[in-house]
Amino acid sequence: MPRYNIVPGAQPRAGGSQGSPCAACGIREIAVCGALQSDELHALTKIMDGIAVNRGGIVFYEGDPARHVFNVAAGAVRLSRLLPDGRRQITGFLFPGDFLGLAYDETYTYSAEAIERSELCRFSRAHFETLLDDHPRMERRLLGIASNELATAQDQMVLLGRKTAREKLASFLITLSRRAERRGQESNTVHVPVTRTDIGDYLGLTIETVSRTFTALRKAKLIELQPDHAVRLLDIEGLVAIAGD
Amino acid sequence: MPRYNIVPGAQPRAGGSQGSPCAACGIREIAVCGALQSDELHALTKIMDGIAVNRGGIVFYEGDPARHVFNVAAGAVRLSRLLPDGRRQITGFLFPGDFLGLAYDETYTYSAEAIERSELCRFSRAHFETLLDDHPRMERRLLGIASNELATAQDQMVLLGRKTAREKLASFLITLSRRAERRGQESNTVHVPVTRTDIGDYLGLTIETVSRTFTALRKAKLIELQPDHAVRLLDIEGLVAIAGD
DNA sequence: CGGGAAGTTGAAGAGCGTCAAAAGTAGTGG
DNA sequence: CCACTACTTTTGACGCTCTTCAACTTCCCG
Repeated sequence: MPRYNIVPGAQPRAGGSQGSPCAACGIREIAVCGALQSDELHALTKIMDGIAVNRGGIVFYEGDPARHVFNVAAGAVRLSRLLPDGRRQITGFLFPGDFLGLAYDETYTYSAEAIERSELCRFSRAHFETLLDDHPRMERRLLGIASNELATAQDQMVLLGRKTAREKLASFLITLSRRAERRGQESNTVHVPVTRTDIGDYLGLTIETVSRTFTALRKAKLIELQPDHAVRLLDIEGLVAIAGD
Repeated sequence: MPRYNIVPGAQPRAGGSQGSPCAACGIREIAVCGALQSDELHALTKIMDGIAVNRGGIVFYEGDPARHVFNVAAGAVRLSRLLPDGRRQITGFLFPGDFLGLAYDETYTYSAEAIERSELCRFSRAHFETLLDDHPRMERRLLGIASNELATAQDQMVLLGRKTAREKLASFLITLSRRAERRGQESNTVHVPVTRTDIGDYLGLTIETVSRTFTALRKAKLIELQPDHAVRLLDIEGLVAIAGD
């Protein structure tokens, strides 16, 4: 399978010209890499290479041999699975610091695509596993990340199985706001780098319902739609109340 | 918070009177414990105790401090989360060999209840983490289990977000059949130790819709409803085709 | 500035939920 | 052993939310 728009060899977030690029990485602390001390970073750098993926580009497809794991350094990535007839479920959106590619099987069970120009740190799985052997703290951290993702996945199951369209959209906006906050960004205005189609496929709705629900929230003065996919949260408490947890 | 129906000190699946009970455990191979060699089992046994939970009994509640991890030895356990107004989403059913209690937070983010009399191996989290420190193979195995659960969670998101009632129920039956097979049981007749309410809360449906859909599958000669919550799968291929993946 | 993609809005319909009642099943005690 | 009770399941009628289909508008990007 061809991979478009991948630019290998790029050094994501390359810092100064000397030393490990990881040393200057602004999101290291919140990523797996934060488990390593500064003087251990060379081990990480040695097995890493940076790739850049343009908007719409594929990182990997569902079914591809799972040869790499990744860390998002910049941009945004969506994970999705397809049903045979083309129905799609987006299982997550990844932002800088997020880890990508945990797979038990020999192949990926989902696809990963860049929804805006993104940079990723790439590690071969084999090398990465060796790294884990030598750095138990890193492995423990990864287990924590996986546990965290499991909790997030359960949140999403509650949302998909038991929430109304209105509740789904409110939850989505609140979650984006909290994640932006955690990355140190402003949380009153969320930047949603995502089309209505993607939101629908993430929340288990059609684009029309997403659009109508946005309108409803706007008319209820809970949000304000701004240019360039930005949404201003006018009444966070109200949204939280609707979201339901 | 009181815990009802827990019988501590019971030795689950106790084998012979000599040596570690784990040595005789029939499901060790498919559980985390399979990562240990026979001569390492004493380390496991030392920090373990067995508990029995009656039908309907609570293993832990959402929000409880996450002090233990568990392994299901016998019976069946359901994991669930509640919305403030009482709507419930079941996030999984666990059977013998399944691991339980991975938590990134200090508290559990979901509840675990026995849906039939069950026996569990219980480990304090602190001791278990020490065990992981000393047995990297075990930690690797746990990472594999977590990855696996993540993939299962994604399956469930596809189901909840994008499948019809008919597809959901067919998927559910097929999954139960495959899991029974993996545990070495017969797979043509699945034993569903679960009420319609639980099935509904797992598939994101009401009990009425579950019931109607069972009837529809029965009339289509795909299944046969038998006494004692058993379901005979008359046409597995047909069910797989409906399930959609 | 033009063309195509993305988003909005409307009308109609389907699938599933809700409410209600009946039928089946299991557990309990005389 | 059977009657009694409580729970689970089934089935029916109706309604609502979300989807579908369609037309129109707005937003981008070259």
